[in-house]
Amino acid sequence: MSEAPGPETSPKRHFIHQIIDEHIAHGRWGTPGDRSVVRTRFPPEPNGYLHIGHAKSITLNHGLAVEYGGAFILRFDDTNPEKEEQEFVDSITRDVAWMGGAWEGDVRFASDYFHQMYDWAVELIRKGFAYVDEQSAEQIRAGRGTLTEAGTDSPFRDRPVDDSVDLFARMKAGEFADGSKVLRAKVDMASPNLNLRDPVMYRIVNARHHRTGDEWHIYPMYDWAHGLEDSIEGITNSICTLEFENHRPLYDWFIAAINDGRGPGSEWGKAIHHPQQTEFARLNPTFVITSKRKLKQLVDEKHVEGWDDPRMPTISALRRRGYTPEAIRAFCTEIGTTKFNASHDYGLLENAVRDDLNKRAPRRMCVLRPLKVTITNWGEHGDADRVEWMEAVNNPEDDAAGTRQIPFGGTLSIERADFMEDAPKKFFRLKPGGEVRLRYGYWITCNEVIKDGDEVVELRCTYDPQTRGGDAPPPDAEGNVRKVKGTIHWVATSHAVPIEVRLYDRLFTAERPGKATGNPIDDLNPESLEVVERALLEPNWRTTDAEKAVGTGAFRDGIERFQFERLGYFCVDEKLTPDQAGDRPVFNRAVTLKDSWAKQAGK
RNA sequence: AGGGGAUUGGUGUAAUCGGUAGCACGACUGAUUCUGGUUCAGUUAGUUGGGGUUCGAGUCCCUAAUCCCCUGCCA
Repeated sequence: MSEAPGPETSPKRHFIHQIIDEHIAHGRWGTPGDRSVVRTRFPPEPNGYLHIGHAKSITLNHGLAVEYGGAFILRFDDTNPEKEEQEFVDSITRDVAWMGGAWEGDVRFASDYFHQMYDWAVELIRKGFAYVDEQSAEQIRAGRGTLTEAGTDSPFRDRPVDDSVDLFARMKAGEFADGSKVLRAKVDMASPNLNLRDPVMYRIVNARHHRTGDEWHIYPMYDWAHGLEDSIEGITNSICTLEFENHRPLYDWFIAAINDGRGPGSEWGKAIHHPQQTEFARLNPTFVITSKRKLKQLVDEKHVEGWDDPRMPTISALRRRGYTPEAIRAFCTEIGTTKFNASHDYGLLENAVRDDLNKRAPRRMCVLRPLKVTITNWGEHGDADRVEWMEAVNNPEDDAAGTRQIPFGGTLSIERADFMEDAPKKFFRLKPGGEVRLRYGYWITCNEVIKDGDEVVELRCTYDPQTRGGDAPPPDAEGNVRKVKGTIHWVATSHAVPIEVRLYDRLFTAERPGKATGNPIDDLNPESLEVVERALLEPNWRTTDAEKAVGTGAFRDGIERFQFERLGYFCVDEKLTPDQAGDRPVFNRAVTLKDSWAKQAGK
């Protein structure tokens, strides 16, 4: 279980708020004005991994419950034994908790309600609202008609009630083969809404269920089961995606059918709770696919390393990637809740991640592609082998995060990309004859470029002892202050820790993967992963107690995340980082920093 | 003989009873900066089309267009 969400999910009023506000004002669920009656749920089917689209649903449903002071429930809609597995129950439970979707009480399962659903189904048969149909699946399909033509009644539609009750009981007892009979609701075969043309309520499936085992031989269909699950749990607002809009009349019909004839003194008992179904548009990010089938193809064909490969849009992948649940929720809130089939700029998610991590991630210095820098005058101002410890700010956004010590010596490593032999005018970093600040270190001037063929292999530089800590030197006799335009990151080679860094980029190069050819594989980004096997990280990189104490670096999921200065946000990969000392930890790049130089250089 | 839903700058999203079309992201300027980050200031750009009602329409009426969903014993 996790804590309540932070202010990032603070309400942004949308149409569902308005619906709920009205219900509360009119007292639809109880005393007018009582906001705490609001109950929502997240009802995943345990047949796969959760993805970013589900995050929107979790954020919405959980957020509403929190905002109104009501309750949020996690319920598995496990009505199909052939597709569902315990493994998915476990991963989904973990993901919802990680997302901050704290639920009330125990996790619920639709399968726990099977007996109650069965009793209600018998009640519907007795009331003349349902019948056992012995037609084949093909016959039922043919009898349903088409979009423009009415369907035809099943020959079993008007069979005696007792026949249906008896057959239904025997279906339940396991007397019949899969597919040989179904229980159908008697609604309207001529309805323009196909969902109302005598929908199937139960089918025979002689399969082992991951929770109920061999107890059942019949399983309820979504339309029959879902509203009942909501009703049993006292859900007030059953929120789902747009494609279920056409199902709402059926959702309401089933509950109305159960309530038909119920009331004070009725043989059937009291009326049952009738939730309000409301539909919203699903999340639709650019550069992402969420189709379960296509994601599976990526895994099966080894285009990615698994369901939690940090390039995948699954929650478990985003977690490994270093995204925070707070950022994901902020994104889901930011894009709003409407009925419009929108397209959501993936950059907005990346931005939410930057936004969150800029405030919270401790800073460290890491050199991805080292270039050797020798300080030629290091021995002129003290012992040539000495190491000076410099003070570096842990998080400029949060002074309370404190500082740390980083070593500086005569041999350093800087980023290859921070040096250019033939630099354009606006290149502010190191170039022959140029001066640059080593952040929290000294100012250095490049005097000599050592090359092996075309490759630059070493820079020989002098440092200015008056710039210790990176500060500007004192003004000269005329009062002029020397300035330097660029500041770059670095590590002392002797003390640096070698690490493996995985630079992830978007999995697809097309905004709508597969749009051009029909196959998303064609739009795969060949550069979505670059493994840097030996990057160099400053030695005292572990999150400090001071950082944890003030919130910076204290991520409640326990994942260590950092900003590697000037590079981006990274996290320790829990899965690939070995426990044994001596092996290189693996860091994943969540997202780069914004880079206005790259933008300008690309022009 | 179909039914249901939707349409506001490049993107997303607001606008109480019909009364100044606002916010965020992006893009572009500039300032600040020991991260080409952050922050700050500014610029850019919109009511799907056509009619109508009205002093006044994103909002009401008529009409057209476009997009999404629906013919599983999946959810």
